[in-house]
Order: sequence, then structure tokens, then C-alpha cells
Amino acid sequence: MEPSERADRPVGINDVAARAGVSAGTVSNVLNRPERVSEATRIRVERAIEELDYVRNSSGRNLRSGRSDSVGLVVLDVTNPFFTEVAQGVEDVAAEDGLAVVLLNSAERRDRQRRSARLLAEQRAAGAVVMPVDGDTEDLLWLRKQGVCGVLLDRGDVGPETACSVSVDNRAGGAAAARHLIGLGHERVTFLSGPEGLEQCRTRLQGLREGLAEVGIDPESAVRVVHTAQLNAESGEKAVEEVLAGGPGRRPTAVFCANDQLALGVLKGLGERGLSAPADLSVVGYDDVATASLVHPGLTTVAQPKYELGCSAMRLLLSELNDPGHRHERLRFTPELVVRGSTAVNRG
Amino acid sequence: MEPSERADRPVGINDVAARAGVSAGTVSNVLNRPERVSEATRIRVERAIEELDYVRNSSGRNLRSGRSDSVGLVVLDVTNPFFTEVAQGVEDVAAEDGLAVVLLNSAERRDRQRRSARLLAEQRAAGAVVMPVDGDTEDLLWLRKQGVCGVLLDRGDVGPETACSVSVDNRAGGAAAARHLIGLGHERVTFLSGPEGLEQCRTRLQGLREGLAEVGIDPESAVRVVHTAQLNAESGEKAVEEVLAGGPGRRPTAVFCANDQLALGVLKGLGERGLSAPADLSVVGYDDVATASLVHPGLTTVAQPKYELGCSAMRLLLSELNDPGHRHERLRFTPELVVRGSTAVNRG
DNA sequence: CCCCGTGATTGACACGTTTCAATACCCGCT
DNA sequence: AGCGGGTATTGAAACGTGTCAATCACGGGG
Repeated sequence: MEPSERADRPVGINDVAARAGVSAGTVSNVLNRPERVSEATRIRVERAIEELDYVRNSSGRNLRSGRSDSVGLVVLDVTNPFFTEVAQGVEDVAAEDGLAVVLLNSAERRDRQRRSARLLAEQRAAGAVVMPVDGDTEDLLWLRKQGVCGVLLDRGDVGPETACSVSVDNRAGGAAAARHLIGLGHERVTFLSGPEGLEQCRTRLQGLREGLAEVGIDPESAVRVVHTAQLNAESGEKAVEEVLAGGPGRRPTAVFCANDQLALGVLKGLGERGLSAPADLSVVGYDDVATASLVHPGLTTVAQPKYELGCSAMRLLLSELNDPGHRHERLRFTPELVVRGSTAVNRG
Repeated sequence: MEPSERADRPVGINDVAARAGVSAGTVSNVLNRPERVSEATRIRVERAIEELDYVRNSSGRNLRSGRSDSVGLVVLDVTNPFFTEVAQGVEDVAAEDGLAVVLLNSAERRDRQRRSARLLAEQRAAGAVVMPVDGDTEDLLWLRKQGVCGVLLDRGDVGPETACSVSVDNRAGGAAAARHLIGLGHERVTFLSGPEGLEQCRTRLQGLREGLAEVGIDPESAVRVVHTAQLNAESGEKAVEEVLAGGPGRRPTAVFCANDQLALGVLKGLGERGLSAPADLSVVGYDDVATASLVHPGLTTVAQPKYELGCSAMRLLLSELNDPGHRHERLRFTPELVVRGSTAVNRG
């Protein structure tokens, strides 16, 4: 139709310039600093852009500026609703600034985390929000050395002189669960943990113990710890047997799970054995994922501000990117206990 | 420490070349076609790369090649477990080929879908897997015109001469649900749909009707349709009232939900009214998300091969990218009914 | 001793954009 | 008419990489 339609070479800024009868620099100005160009030419250029269906090539732009306009989000498990809500927050805030979010999934594996970091470095990403596998912040530090500023999210620790970080007070969460259970008269509780060595699990356990100690209960004898292979429902279901074990006298009256997924698994496992919460066992989870309110009985759980976590992490990142007087910040949220039906007064 | 450590200008291919005493072209060859370079120099270059901690700049590479090495995945809702499982599949397959996945969230909004498309075009993404909002394939076509080859996933339709597509046979899914309910003696069923006009909902409903007609039941009188504002649990919960409405004689004995989220909401809503499935109402969902097996009673649902959906979409995309003799393909899965506790024989 | 073939390496250019110093233009004032 | 000052536009130079024709080094064969 249009005789000026060239071969299949994509249309570039020069084609637009030619069509509008101006230089490439002017087109660039129209795109980036419209105030510097007269209205007449601006309109002419805009029409040319429209007519040619020009879309700018960000490779060129990034090459020139040495910086890309996308940020990375390295997440531990895309299928875990906790992380996707965080991602939602990150993305919404990033969108306000026109930044694209590259979602990388480390699947809890160090090698994949490393690959993700390399990738972001190669892209010269503007920044990255990373939830390190297992508290391993090495890749984050490497990224920063490469000039990609990174914010630490929810796990691990680097000094506040090194990078921003946002986290939730896991100790307080554990203590809140403890106080709730004590208030209901529970004195023997099992902590259902994830794989050994996970920092967040350890800290939640620590909070639980401290909460018990506060009221004079000896944590050593009152809490027993059971480890699972993974932080998912299947593991929780399988662990029910072991949670309940220990002889009738020593059978716990409550279980505090490191994770909602685990807790949901426990609820299911109880049902399969003809038992139920809270009659046979009070169950407390952690995270407050959407499903927690859908099961019956509803899951009592320690709620984390997931969406806000993502938002604030991204805001800190934006501040570091745009604000020249930026000082690293260490943001810390306090979780809140949400009481639903899975816990009740101990009638043991 | 190293006196050769330059200013904070990032190290480029030229720095490596200088350090190794070769030309930039040779370094590039080491990186991209190692077989063309002698072993001695290759080792020397590799050491230089190591020593300088060089990471290549993909802006330059992409600019040169006119193509980036990442693919887009445009998804309707990052927080919906259905989509995240699909994303998992896409990502796993992409990782095999060293492609990065940029996850874009259209949040069911046309404008955000358009933004995502623009972004991918600007990045000159190698390809895109897109689940169009509301069957709107316009952006996909535009992307293809821009040279970004796109695969259509799960919704909408373009002719197979235009692009590859992967979908699930929604009609068969609806029919399977119908057969199951008929087998249990249900003859009055409500279809709980999403917002009006969603193609997938319409087709599932159509399948339901056809399944009923097969055995001589008149769909017109047997099925009633209730629409909700969104395809989420909250909407399902709110819709319970309306689902149950219609007077005792006309009260349905079963409800078929367009979505597991809706179905889970219905289960919750029933509980809040002192009712329960399947005693008061048999409930069937669609998708088989992880939660479906965790609630009590377990949710009978039409299972979609979510992970495989993602894998195949990405495979088709890879084929189009790498295989010169590629022919567009239209892949179609058949869903499978998973029977759990939320449905039972009609004792009305 | 020269020529030629082969394989390794180089040098220069192209990719599409932004930036910035330099220029062209216009207007009002002396 | 000439000049100063402001604004609009241009032209050329980067940015870091991949490619490819041209060159170089090295031996073997005539």
C-alpha cells in the first residue's frame, strides 16, 4: 500500500527523522525531553512516529546509557502464593515508574540464584530485589559490585551500610503465636519446621521459645521440633504422624508450623486420620496466604504484610536509583496474629 | 590491591582483550565460537575474563544481533495459582535454552496488556507467550508484526496460519462435569460463571449443556447461570446466596463453577451458613489448583494440565525460533475430571 | 627458494540510540 | 545595519558487541 514501506528491516529513529524532515537527535529529543523542541516539529515528528509505527529499540538506549530500565526480582518459588503476593507489590510500584520487572525463580537452589544474578548483571539491570536462598547473600553482594543495586528481601542479612533490606520480625511472630497458645492453655507444643538450617524457621522457633519463657514455661521441655524436607503441604501431611507421636502423656496439644503450606498439610493429614483441628490438635500457621481463610476450620496464622513487603522493597530500590542523597535503610515489619478456627482452648 | 584496577567504568570486552594481549574480535570468538580459536589463546582469554571479573553486556550483543535473548510471558493474574504453575512450565523449558523469562502481569486489563506488548517490542524480545485478556488477540498480532513471534496460550483464537496456540478443550471439560453430575443423579445444576463475556466461561457452560443434552435432559430448564464480578474466592462466597436461591422446588442440587477459586469460595460460603458440601449441595470446580485437594471435603474438579500447558507453549515458541522449517501448530489438551469429596449422590 | 593452502587473528564497521558542543535562526535593541 | 541573546536544530561522537573480509604466520610441496 504505502510505497515507502521498506524491506523488513525494522524502522529506526533515522527513518522517523527522514520522514519528518529533521535530524535523529531531534526525534530523540521529542521522545525524551519534549520541552526542548518546538511545537510544530514535535507534532510533525509524532505524526511520523505514528505513521511508521515506530517503537524504539531499548538495546540502543541501554547501550548508550549503560543502564537498562528493568529491575530483577529473584524469588524462591513462583508457585508459592506468599511470593506471588510479594511480586504483585513489587510490580505495582515498579509500574508507576515505568520499570519492567524481570521475575526470576531460584526455586530455592543456589545455582539457579547464581544464574539469575549473572543474567541481571549481563542485562545491566537497574536494580534487583532478591530473596536469597538460605540467607546466602553472596550473589547480592556480587551484583552490587557489578553496579546493580540490590535490595535484600525477607531473608539473610547484610549490614545496613551495604544495602537496603526489608524484613519481617520473625521472632515477634513466633512470640505472638506462643502467647496465643498459652492463653488457650497449651503447654506442650510442637514446632513443625522446614529443612534444617533455614534461618527464618530458626528465628520463628526462637520467638516461640521466648514467648513461652516469658510466662515461666521451660521451653526445653515444652517444645519439641520436627523437621520436614520442604516447606510445602505434602511435607506437612506426611509429618502429622511424627507430630502426634510421643505417647499419650507427651502428645502435644498444639502445633506451630513454620509455614501456612505446612499447616494446611497438617490439617489435611489430621482429617485423613479421622482427627480434626482444633478438637484433637490446635494448629497455627505462618504467612496468612489466601487459602488460610478458605479451609475449614479457618487457619489461625501469623500474618505477614506480603504485598506491603514487595511495595516497600521496590520503593527502597527506587529511592536508591533516583535519590542522590540516598542512605541505606533497614525496614522491619511486625507480623500480626490472625485468629481463626484451627486453635481452641486446651481441654486435654 | 590490583594496580590495574581502573576507575569505576565497567570492564568491557576491550579491557579483556588488552589484558590477554589479543584483539576484541578474538575475545568475542572465545565467547561465541570457541572452536575457531586456538587452545593457547582461549585459555589466556579465559583467564583474563576471570581476573577482571568480566560479564558481557547484553545491550551491545542485542543491539548487534537485533534480537534479545529473553522471552515474555504475559499472564492474567500473577497471584492465581493456575497461572503460576503455567509460568513454572514456561520457565523450566526456557531455562534449558538459556532464555530468560520476563513475566508481565496484565491483571486482566487491556491497557496493561498493551503496555506489556509495547515493552516486549521495545526490548526486541525473542518471543512471547501470551494469554490474552478476554480473547483479545490484537496485541499478539501487533507483536508479530513487530517481529516478535508469539504463541497464544489458553484463551482467544487466531487462525493456525497466523501463530501457534495451546489450549485446553473447555467444552470437553464442561461435558465431563455434566456426565459426572448426571451419574450422581443431579438434574438441576447451577453454572457459576465469571464476568459476562469471558470466552472460557461460555465454552465450559456450553460443554455442560451438551453433556446434559446427550442423555436427554433439556439444558434450558436444567441449568441456571449465575454471573460473578471476578473469578476469585470472594466472589464465589458472595454468590452462594444467589446460587441457592429459587425456592425449595427449584433449588439446585449441584453447582458447577467456572473456576476453583469460585468453588472454594462457595465451599466457604456454605460453611458460614451452616450448610456443607456434598450434603446440601454438590460442588464442582475447574483447574485443580493445589488448594483443591487441601480443603475438606476435597474439591471435585476438572483438572487442567497446567504445567504441561506452559511447557508446550514454550516448546512451540522455541521451535518457531530455532527451526527454520517451522509450521504453526495448534495444540489442544483434554482436561480430566478429578473426583473428590465435594460431590455425592443426589438424595434430594 | 618460492608458492600456496590452511588456520588463527586482526581491524574496521555496523547496530540504534543519546548527548553535547557547535551552528543556524529569529527577534528586538542600539 | 550590526549586535547580543535566546531558542531550535544539527552533526558527530560515543556506548559494547558481533561479523567478516583481509592479513598474518607457518609449513609442506614443488
